[in-house]
Amino acid sequence: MSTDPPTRRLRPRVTDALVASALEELAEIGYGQLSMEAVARRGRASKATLYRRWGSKRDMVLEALATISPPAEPTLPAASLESLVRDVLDRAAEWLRDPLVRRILPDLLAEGLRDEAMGRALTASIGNPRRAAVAKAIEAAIAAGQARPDADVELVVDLMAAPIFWRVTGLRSDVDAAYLAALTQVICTLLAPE
Amino acid sequence: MSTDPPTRRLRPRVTDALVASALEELAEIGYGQLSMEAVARRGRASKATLYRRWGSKRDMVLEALATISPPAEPTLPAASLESLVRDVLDRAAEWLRDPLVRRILPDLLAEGLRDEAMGRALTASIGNPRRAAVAKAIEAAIAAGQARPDADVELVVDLMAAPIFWRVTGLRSDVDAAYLAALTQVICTLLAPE
DNA sequence: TCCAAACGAAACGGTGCCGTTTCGTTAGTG
DNA sequence: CACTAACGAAACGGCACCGTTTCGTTTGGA
Repeated sequence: MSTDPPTRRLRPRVTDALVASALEELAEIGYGQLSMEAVARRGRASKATLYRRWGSKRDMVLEALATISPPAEPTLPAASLESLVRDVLDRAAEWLRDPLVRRILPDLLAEGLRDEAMGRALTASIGNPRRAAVAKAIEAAIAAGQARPDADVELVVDLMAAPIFWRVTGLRSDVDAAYLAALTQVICTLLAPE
Repeated sequence: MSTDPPTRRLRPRVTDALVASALEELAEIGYGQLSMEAVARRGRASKATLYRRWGSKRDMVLEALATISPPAEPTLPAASLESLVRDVLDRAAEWLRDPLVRRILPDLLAEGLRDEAMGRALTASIGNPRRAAVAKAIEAAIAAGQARPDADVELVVDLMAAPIFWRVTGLRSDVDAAYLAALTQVICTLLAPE
């Protein structure tokens, strides 16, 4: 077998333009109002070109999802517990500061509460990787003696994601350095040995 | 002045049915896909009846919003800091367990990130009242000597809302008693004097 | 340079919603 | 019991999007 499907040669530049177009439309009007017409128009493509790639709006968005996934940089061993926690929080805040992510993610999560497939896709492509990375970092800190071994990792992971997400989504306010510093202190208090 | 506008006599039973209809539609298909036609159909009313009450979808939803606002029961003075915190968390969890609230609130919050007026309405009718009630309870605890006076009230309020909202919206999982107990402990640790 | 396939543009019939209007019926007030 | 306004049903023209098809053009690999 030389190629996987019957030798598709869909042009990557066109695909990229359409994915970008879909993300911009998503950010502006949301998943519910998103139309294939508008994505094609914005990407200067025909609808035929769009449907050559994806059979439905959901398929298209699921693929576009990968573009706004959090950067999965492996967490380096940190000098201190505090710097590790602060690093994780900084990256989460930076990710959610992206105007595209900020508007798209809450919308798709809401959609995920209605559409089971969307929900599973979100968990698989965003939730699980991020959660695993943070949990791994905490466990590494425990192994290094920087954090108490009986820490409730599950809860700590939540505390490192929820307040930032909440401020952005629920309060529509920024997450500034002072807030991140205070949150860092709270989490370090929970994790600190003794 | 006997009446406020030129003596409207819109029938309350019809209005109630339409508000309920709007909430059900919202929960099922979301704000973006919500159509006035479907709300009228579901409420066994004509569109004329709908437009006699609200000039637009947004107006209608903003009024329906009041129906899913959190119960604003005045917080009673609690026997202990722990029981106060647990009480607040329990009520938040109970509110978000309502299937209607659970599906509608995240959707409208996402809409609020796109639509300034919607965002302000959400803050005014849900965010501010709840936030104020919780902050007041904490300050009462401080006054009673149950909590340290230098507590970061703003941050604590976030910690009492964000993780619950996050688990429901981001993880689509339940918030059980064990989780609420653990979260209560964390918050009490932060608030406890000394 | 040649050629096949991917492309953009445009149109297809179909559907659903928009916001408004008409009209005969129903129900609550006085 | 009589009156009046709100009511439900239905239809209006208009519009946007659906998913598909046709067709002439562009593009990139052989």
